[in-house]
Amino acid sequence: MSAVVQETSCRQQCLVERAFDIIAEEGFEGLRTRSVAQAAGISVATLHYYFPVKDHLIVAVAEYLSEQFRRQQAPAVSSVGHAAYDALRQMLANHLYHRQHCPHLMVVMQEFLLRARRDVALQQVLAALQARWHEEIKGWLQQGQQDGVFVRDVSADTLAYQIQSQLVGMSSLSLNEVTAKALLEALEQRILLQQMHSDEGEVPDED
Amino acid sequence: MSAVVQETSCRQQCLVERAFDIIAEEGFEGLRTRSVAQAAGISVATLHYYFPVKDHLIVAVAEYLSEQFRRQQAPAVSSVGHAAYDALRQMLANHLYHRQHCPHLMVVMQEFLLRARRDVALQQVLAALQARWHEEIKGWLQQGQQDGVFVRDVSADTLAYQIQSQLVGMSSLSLNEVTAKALLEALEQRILLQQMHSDEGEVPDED
Amino acid sequence: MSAVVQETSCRQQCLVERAFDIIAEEGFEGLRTRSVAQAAGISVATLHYYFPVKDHLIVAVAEYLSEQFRRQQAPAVSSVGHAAYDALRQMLANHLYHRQHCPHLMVVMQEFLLRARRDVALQQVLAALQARWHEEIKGWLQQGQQDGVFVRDVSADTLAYQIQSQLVGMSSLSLNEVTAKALLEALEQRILLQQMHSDEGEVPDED
Amino acid sequence: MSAVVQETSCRQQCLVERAFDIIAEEGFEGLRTRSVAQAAGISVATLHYYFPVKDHLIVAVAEYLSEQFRRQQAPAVSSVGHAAYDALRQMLANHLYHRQHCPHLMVVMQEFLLRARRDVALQQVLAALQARWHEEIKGWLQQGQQDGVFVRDVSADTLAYQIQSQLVGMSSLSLNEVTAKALLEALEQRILLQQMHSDEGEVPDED
DNA sequence: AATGAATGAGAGTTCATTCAT
DNA sequence: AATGAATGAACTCTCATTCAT
Repeated sequence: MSAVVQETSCRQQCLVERAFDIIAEEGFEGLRTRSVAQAAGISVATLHYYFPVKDHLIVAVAEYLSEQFRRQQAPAVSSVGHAAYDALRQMLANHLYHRQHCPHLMVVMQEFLLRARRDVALQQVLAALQARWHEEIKGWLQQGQQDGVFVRDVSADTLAYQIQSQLVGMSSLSLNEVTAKALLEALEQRILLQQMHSDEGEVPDED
Repeated sequence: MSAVVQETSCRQQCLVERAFDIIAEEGFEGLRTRSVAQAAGISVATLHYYFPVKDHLIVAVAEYLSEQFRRQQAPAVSSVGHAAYDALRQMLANHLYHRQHCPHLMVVMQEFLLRARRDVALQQVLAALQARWHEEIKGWLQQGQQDGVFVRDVSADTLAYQIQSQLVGMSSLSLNEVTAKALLEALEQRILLQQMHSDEGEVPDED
Repeated sequence: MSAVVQETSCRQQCLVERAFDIIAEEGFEGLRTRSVAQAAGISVATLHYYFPVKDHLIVAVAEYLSEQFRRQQAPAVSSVGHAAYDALRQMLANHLYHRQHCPHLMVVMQEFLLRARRDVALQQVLAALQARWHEEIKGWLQQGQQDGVFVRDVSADTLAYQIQSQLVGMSSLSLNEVTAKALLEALEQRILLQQMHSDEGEVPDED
Repeated sequence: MSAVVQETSCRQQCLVERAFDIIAEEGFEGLRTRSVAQAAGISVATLHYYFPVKDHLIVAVAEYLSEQFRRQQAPAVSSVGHAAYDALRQMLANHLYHRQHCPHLMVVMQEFLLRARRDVALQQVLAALQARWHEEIKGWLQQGQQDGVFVRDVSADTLAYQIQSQLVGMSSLSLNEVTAKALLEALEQRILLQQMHSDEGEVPDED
């Protein structure tokens, strides 16, 4: 990806982070090279030394975004004895963690998803990110289905997309914390086979 | 909402539609008063005659967007004999219809959802739209649950949010037609009680 | 002057007065045809029906201004038995009266004096006003000098200009009420012969 | 005032001077950032680089104006042996000099005096200038009165204001050169004690 | 007599980008 | 590696004026 510049300089990194922050708070509409430079404590001219055109900076932010999704992890969830299930639960936990500790992550992702429609360079970065994510989830689901842990009424592929769109949609809508948690739980249960959680009560009826 | 102005002039309407188109294609970043005016075949000055400031136009587009979601309907689905279930199926059909016939609708909605974070006027319009939508779905679900047609393992409220976020998320991710259809089917089945569709095959395994 | 339109319509008069008010408060910079029309309760288009171009309105305001200087009179001062002296005292009293009851008058005059530098039509109106004023004062002074009531160390012409520039200057500088009164008194005494007011104390030394 | 920025860049200075010229010729109404920039041989964008908003430029012009009044001096008048009297005569000579060599100075001052009514930043600059001027004149007058050179029938304070308003008024009215000279002479004599110029003729009667 | 609708020309301001240093 | 200075192009918004009705 950013194979050309193998070792991103400290300055570049800082610029990318500042740009990320500004996109998070003001969207692409509010992203000014001047503001980014100023936030990084350098001049605009210097910014353009590192990123000759604004779009390069934006692509760099997209890559930074991809990376953050990998790096920002919730504390490891307790194992339930099944690797794929554990992985899935960790992912949901991560989602909740992001909501609480780095809420910008999903917002910026949304910004990029929209922008990618008109920017081929971004499309590549984001498509790769999404594909990787999809394959990861699908892998877990297939494993779980083989092991008889997950429901088999839907294909792993469809189920993976379902999970993805659910998570992405949850951050578009501005749901409150409680609702979000309930949704994630419901999502988890929807994947598992009934017998695994027969101890569940009937209708929560929390409304 | 804009009920006060009962009869929006033709010019105003046209401007709003052109603005909608431009947002759909180029995002808010690409929304220029000049382009909108030009697309409507009038001068910028005239645009400002109708919408003194750009933001007014944007709010008008938001209202237009709200309205479109109501207006743009897929052909009525065949009834299965239960009003709430029919309503739900119609909604999912509409979603599919939107994907095919007015794909801009969801894109523009996403644009507005992001922008609403920084624009109070938009927040009101969109929050109202979402709340109305939520209540509508929840109503159907409650009815269906009472009638023993829908699953009762999750509250109608949570389930409604699940559906909403699923639909919204589906349009963020650029899923292909086939996948989208599969997701909507899976969504429908997830809501129904098991016995109602015991004739379903096991694992589609379409991957 | 405004000989063409012999009988200024009520509407026209109203527009002129509103324009005057706006110039008084916001200067020529702030004079917008729209604001004038709005203040008069009519549309811009109608304003342009009466005054095809903005400059016509401005000239009309200049004439209104001229007229106001004549109309706005302080209550008659007590006579001291000499017509010219009385007239002069009345003029000074008027100046004070204007300061208190129609402070806009001088401000607008200043606006017009500056604008007249670039507008020939205004030049004519204002030059006529000033000339008339000058002749009036000079007439009184000459009479007074002949009658031995006024000082004769300066020509009536010069003295008249002196009075005029003093009065005009006083309204440019933003003097407070007390200072203004003191200046006007000093001005009066400067014109009279010493013997007429030998009863005056020596040095006021009010500083 | 603008003492903080000790070394105003050449470009800034040039812009201020061009703005001054334009105000002199076309008033504030005619002051366009584009024209100023063009007159200075640079682009509008560059102008805004130095003066982010037009008002900053205007304040800078006000400061330039203040400074010019100090800088532009007539050749030193011949001394009459009394410092305060000499200073006063120098000031009157300066006024005449301004009329002839930089007639814009007073015009621009009038423009600013009017504008200051609506612009607090200008008010400060101009009020400071006027106050300084007033104190200066008053100081001379007090000295002269103490030394028995100047009339004492009016307080130094009032007399100073009288001189100021006279000078300001003279430039509002468009007096010709001869009249102006006569007024200044009359003003000088009005201040001096009678005995000092007993050699004066009676009535010039130049009308 | 009156106006809603429309507009050309132009205003101040912004911004990514360039370049000499 | 870094920047102050400079700019073209474009932005939103304003305003006197016109014209069909």
